[in-house]
Amino acid sequence: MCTEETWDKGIFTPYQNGAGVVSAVKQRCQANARERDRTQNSVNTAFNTLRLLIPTEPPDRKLSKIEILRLAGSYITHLDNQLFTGDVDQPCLQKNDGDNKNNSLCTFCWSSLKKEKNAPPPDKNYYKMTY
DNA sequence: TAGGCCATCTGGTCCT
DNA sequence: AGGACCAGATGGCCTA
Repeated sequence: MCTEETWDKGIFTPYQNGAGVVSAVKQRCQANARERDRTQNSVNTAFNTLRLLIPTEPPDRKLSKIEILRLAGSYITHLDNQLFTGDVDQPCLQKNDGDNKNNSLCTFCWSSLKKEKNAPPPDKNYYKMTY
């Protein structure tokens, strides 16, 4: 990998067709390093911070980045519902997709319900339908 | 083994 | 000119 370290130690040795080319490659290496840092420190930290705000079951469930974004949206909608009704004790019901016409408890409501009543976890399909 | 996810590289664009 | 940001490409890893 082309990094400041590998460059400085001579580990990363690109084609050397003159000082200008070498300089350009080093600039590219530095740009790559900046982009890595930005992705790791800025973007990933933001995803991790956002992840901590989303209740899931189990709480330490691994979420992909796209899941974090989708669930964050769902959670905002959920909170908006509660704000609109003005009753945080009133669980919001969601209509399942597909052929199943039964209403089910919103996962976020279930998560808070579980804390109070120690309810058993819903199955995998439940998450699929309501997240 | 195919598909999903992720890190990394890269070139383009915009801003200071 | 140099850096930040972004989107597309690519290759590796993991899981069903």
